[in-house]
Amino acid sequence: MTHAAPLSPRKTPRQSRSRASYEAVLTAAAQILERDGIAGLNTNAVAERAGVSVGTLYQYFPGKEAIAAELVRRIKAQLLDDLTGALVAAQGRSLREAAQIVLSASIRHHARAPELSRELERIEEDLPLDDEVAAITDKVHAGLIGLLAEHALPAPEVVARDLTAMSRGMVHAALFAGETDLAQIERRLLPAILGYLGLAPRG
Amino acid sequence: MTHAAPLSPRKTPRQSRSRASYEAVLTAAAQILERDGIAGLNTNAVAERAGVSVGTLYQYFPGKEAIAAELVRRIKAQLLDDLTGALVAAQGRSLREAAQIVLSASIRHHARAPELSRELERIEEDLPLDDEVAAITDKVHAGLIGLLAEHALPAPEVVARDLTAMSRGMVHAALFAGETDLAQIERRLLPAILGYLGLAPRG
DNA sequence: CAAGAATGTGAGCAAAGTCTCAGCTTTCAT
DNA sequence: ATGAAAGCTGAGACTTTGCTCACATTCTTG
Repeated sequence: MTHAAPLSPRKTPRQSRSRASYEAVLTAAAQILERDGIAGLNTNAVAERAGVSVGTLYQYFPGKEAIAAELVRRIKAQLLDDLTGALVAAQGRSLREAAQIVLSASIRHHARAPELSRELERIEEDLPLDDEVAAITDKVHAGLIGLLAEHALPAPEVVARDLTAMSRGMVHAALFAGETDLAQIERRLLPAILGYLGLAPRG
Repeated sequence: MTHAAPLSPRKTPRQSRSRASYEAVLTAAAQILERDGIAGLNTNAVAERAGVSVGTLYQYFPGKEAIAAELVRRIKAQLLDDLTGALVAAQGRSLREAAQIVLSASIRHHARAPELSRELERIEEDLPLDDEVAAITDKVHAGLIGLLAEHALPAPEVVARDLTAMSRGMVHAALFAGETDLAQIERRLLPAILGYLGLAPRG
């Protein structure tokens, strides 16, 4: 475990064969992360599962952190995408409606692959985050803050942080416990968010 | 990394010298966990920091998981203690007051050592939990459920899970962001909890 | 199709970590 | 005081993981 390995890929694959190897590595890593968590992630295991030699893996990634970082990058990008749609849809609506729309999108995002997204969030906290990832995270945050500011809420940064943390916690716990009815999770969480925002539950 | 190592200590220290070694190991492990997380926890580092040889460490713990397990056991026991006091104080009060009391105790608990408690919670999720720890966790949970049931809430298990997950998430995020004013965190979180419970924010 | 560029392979060395054991020191009990 | 029990030590055997490199294969291009 030599220290200070870079997080960005070494070389970009040019031919289709190598692009396939690259993707196979990422897919394998995602599966291992989902099954065994970060503890089970090592380059030998990833290469084997990807059906590729370690040498090939190292041609594109300087270490396992770089693989994880790329996965984080991708899921974050997807989150941004999901949320941007919701934020647009929330434009001009009441705060109550807007909250519901954004919450709904957020829950769907996490529900796509609960274990993996949870693990990637943990990794994101530990890993010294990549500039590119930080940029995406900032965009997501900025979108939320913009929505909140639009409704004249004080300290929108704190509110955004509180609400995302609360929601994440509860959604992950519910999914981990085996719940599959997303609408029901939303129905329980929304009143908490409205309560936080100082809005009465109905009307 | 041989598989399936037991989680309970090997031998109980009898003399005061060995009790000191035992505690030194746990203290060192806690410090390392707090600083570097589970990834930085290894038997060599723990022994060195504890000022003890690896041989001694292995006399009392079959592996690093066992050390972590003992730390989890202790913090859980402390949580039970903290919460039991709050639950007693909440007896007979209104649901609103009761929620405030329990929340306050919970926040204080986490604030004692945010990084460590966060890390230990993660470990608890990963580690196949010890029977003794499970028993403590059950007691904590049972206490909360009892309180909720007292106020005739439906599905108290789900409510207990939701509220603890929500609270944990927000409290950790706030502490991680550097907040130190616990009262302020409580002031933000309580309305969310009351909202969840279907209670109006004030009166 | 020849040659260079791109890609792939896996044995194997190095570093990090796990864990034991033979022998030494300290404490207890009588 | 002295034997037995408890405790401590750290070298080193062994395992796991990280990573490179010399060489083989496949692709692209003129």
